[in-house]
Amino acid sequence: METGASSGTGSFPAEDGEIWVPVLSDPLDGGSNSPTQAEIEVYSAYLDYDAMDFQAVLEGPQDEHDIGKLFGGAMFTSCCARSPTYIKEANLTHEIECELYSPTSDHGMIQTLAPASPETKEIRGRRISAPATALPEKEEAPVTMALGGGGEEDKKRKGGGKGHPLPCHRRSMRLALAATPLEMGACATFIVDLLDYMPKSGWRHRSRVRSARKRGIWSLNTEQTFLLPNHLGDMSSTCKGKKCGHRKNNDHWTYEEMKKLVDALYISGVGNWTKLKHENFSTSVRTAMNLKDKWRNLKKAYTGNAKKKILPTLDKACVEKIQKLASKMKLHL
DNA sequence: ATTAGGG
DNA sequence: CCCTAAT
Repeated sequence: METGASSGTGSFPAEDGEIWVPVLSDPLDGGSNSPTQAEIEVYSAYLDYDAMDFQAVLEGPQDEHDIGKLFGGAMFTSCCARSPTYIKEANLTHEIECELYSPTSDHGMIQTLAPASPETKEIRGRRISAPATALPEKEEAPVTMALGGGGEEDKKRKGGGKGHPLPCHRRSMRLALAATPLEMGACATFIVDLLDYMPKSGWRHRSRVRSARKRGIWSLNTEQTFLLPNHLGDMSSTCKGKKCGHRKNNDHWTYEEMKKLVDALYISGVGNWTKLKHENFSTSVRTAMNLKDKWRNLKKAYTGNAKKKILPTLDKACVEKIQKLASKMKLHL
């Protein structure tokens, strides 16, 4: 399972503001079926997950031919999220804009825009064939790549690259999935989904993962960061319905949803979650219990000696409603 | 079947 | 978000 440098030695320390997300095992690297054991740990408090604009950065093979595969699924390597600030300061030059779509589920895991080339490619000395699944022809997914200069930045970060062997995903091409604000959620969900698709047993420190995720600042210490969509599919079907790790729904609450919930509660009062669900969230993925839980969290977040407000800033009016509702409930106790 | 609370 | 005791 564990291979070489991945034994918790922090092979690839992330930079401040960097989030490395491990995917599944590298099917080309021995343990084809066993998920890679990866650790995610909080690396820095540089970023605020909830507030940051997600930028998914992929690093992979050198030539643009591989881009298709990278996205198309043949050899998705790793995904890294950074703050826009970081992106800017680091002066990343290899960028590719694309939108996310999911080949395996309707609200997606892997996205791409560049058509996956069905050819076979030599990767890390091994031969693999790209999946036949070509990407849907999304014309609007402009593949904008700026070349030149990126290598430098890489070296800088690697500090010369001595010590650990250069992992595949460090191989330099750096692609940035520029997520627009609207797609930000998709990116975030994408990343989180990947984590959830990791079977529990595949993680050595699930609790740490969850904890880190909660705080939203992750870094990955692992060498195995390959992902093949088909494997992902297998994994998901294997686990589905078997309490095998991932959660049913990872849609992060949007501002709109929160506002809607608060407004509804403000009118109908707190409680009667089932009724609330049917009357206000009948088409939503949120269950009555979800609504209940969300309210509890909102209340906790915006009430009294609450700790730092992690939530995205809700507008004043909304916050006031939350606080009023919260205090109103106190009186009833 | 729902809800309240803890995890 | 999940789990479960209590309703």
